[in-house]
Amino acid sequence: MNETEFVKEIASKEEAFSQWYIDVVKKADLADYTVVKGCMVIKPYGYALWENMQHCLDQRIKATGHKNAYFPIFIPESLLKKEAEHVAGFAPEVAWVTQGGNQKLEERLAVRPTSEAIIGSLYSKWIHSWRDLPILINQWANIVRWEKVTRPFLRTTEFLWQEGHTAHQTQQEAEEETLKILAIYKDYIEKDLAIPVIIGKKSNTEKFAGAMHTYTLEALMGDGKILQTGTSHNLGQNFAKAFDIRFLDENQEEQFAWTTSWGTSTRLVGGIIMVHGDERGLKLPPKVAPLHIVIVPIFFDQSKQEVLNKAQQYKILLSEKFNVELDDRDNYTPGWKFNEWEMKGVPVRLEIGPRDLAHNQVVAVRRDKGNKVMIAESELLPTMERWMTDIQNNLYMQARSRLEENIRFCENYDQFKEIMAEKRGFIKAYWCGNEKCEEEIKRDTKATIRCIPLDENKEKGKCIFCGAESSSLVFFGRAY
RNA sequence: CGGGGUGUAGCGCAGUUUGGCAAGCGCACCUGCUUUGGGAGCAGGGGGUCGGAGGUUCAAGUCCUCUCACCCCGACCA
Repeated sequence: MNETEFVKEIASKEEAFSQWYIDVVKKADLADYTVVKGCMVIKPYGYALWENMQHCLDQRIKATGHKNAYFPIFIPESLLKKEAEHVAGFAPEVAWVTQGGNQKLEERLAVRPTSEAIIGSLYSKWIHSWRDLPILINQWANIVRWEKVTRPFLRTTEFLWQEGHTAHQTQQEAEEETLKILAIYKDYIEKDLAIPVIIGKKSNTEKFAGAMHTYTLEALMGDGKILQTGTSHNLGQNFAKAFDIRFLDENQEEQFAWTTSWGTSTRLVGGIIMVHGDERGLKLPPKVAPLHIVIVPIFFDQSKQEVLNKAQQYKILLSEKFNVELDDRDNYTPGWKFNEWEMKGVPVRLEIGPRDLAHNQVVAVRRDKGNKVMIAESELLPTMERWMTDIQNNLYMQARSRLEENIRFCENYDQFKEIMAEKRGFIKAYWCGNEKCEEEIKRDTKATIRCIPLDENKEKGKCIFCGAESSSLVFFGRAY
């Protein structure tokens, strides 16, 4: 059978990537548009995926001593304004509440675009002594940013995320926290979402508004563009000074606290789609897939009940370890179901019909491979356990080879432009550190500095734009 | 926010150029029978007032004005 004939409802990934993306979101039943501009509804299947993602990350956050809390969605304008660089950065995309009921508000309230301000104001109340530190809080919340161009999951007016906010006694502790979170994010995104990332530091122009510096995780998408999958900010004492977060240290001296903040969002769902998806639709890593196994019974008149009974037995057996669905709908043919579950990215499909019954076996198909394999009934559970691990690894390895193939070292600006125009991906090139060069490159190629690697580069080279000598070898790419 | 495009049944579209008397097609949906190992077949059936508002006209899906939404390409951002 012709590969492209499997699913006709999804645009070609090769030819129309953004349409393909939208189609997958809708056909896999992850989300839908609503009457509110830029606001999507996350449908049960998509939300189950998000819940699994939340769970994976939440465990890691808690295991490192952080606690969850919830802060208000409304932030008085006066608070938001306290950190100048911060408010300047967010002002263009803040939604304001100016009226409550029939009454105009004395002071307008921002619908949180991020919570540094409100949390900072409370930390100021809560922190008095070095004994109060560190304070390690995370919140799962919705965020509103008035975006001009929106796309499901990747950029929506309202989105869901987690944001961690911590305060520490020393600069070093805050820096350790920032890096610890970066490592947690990397572990989570690579191990659970099977998305390989490049980590590093943001350039000054790309860092978080108000931060001292920002660490980031950057991932390659199926169209060669780069998605920022998470950030971890060392806020220095900027916010502590703006929000008056002070404490008395062991020497009875008054100090400003050192704070951090860090976040990942529902945007990662978009990342999963764009990294793992193929012409047939979604492909979900088992660790976060809402459904691990779907069983499709093959009905014929005489054997129908027998097949169904067996399928139910398998479901019970496999449910010990996995989320399993038995698709016993009568009004769809097996072929139709195969396509639907493939679109939805379920890692493994089992087919069971009269022939299998006779041989005590099932037909099994991995979403990442596609070929049919016979498995003896007695081997089913252990095989599935092995497969899930394999699929998880395979998705990661495939994504990693694509990433590696798409990191190109470049020393010649014309070649740089050519690569960005044709292949995209990451370009590793020397940069002198001058914002002018960064800006010019962006204007010419739409590529920005995605990150500056953390490991010290000893070799010197020439800035890709101006030719000045530099030891800073950075990653460029076109970002989402 | 600039340039382009699209809004007609749940989805995908035709019809709009040249206004005209019954608003159509495919898929989906409902009923029945036959089917079911890669999106089943036949027969019958239900559903839209043409994105919204205003206007022109004997008559508007079709012409005019305004407006909204979505998509694509840019500028701005997680």
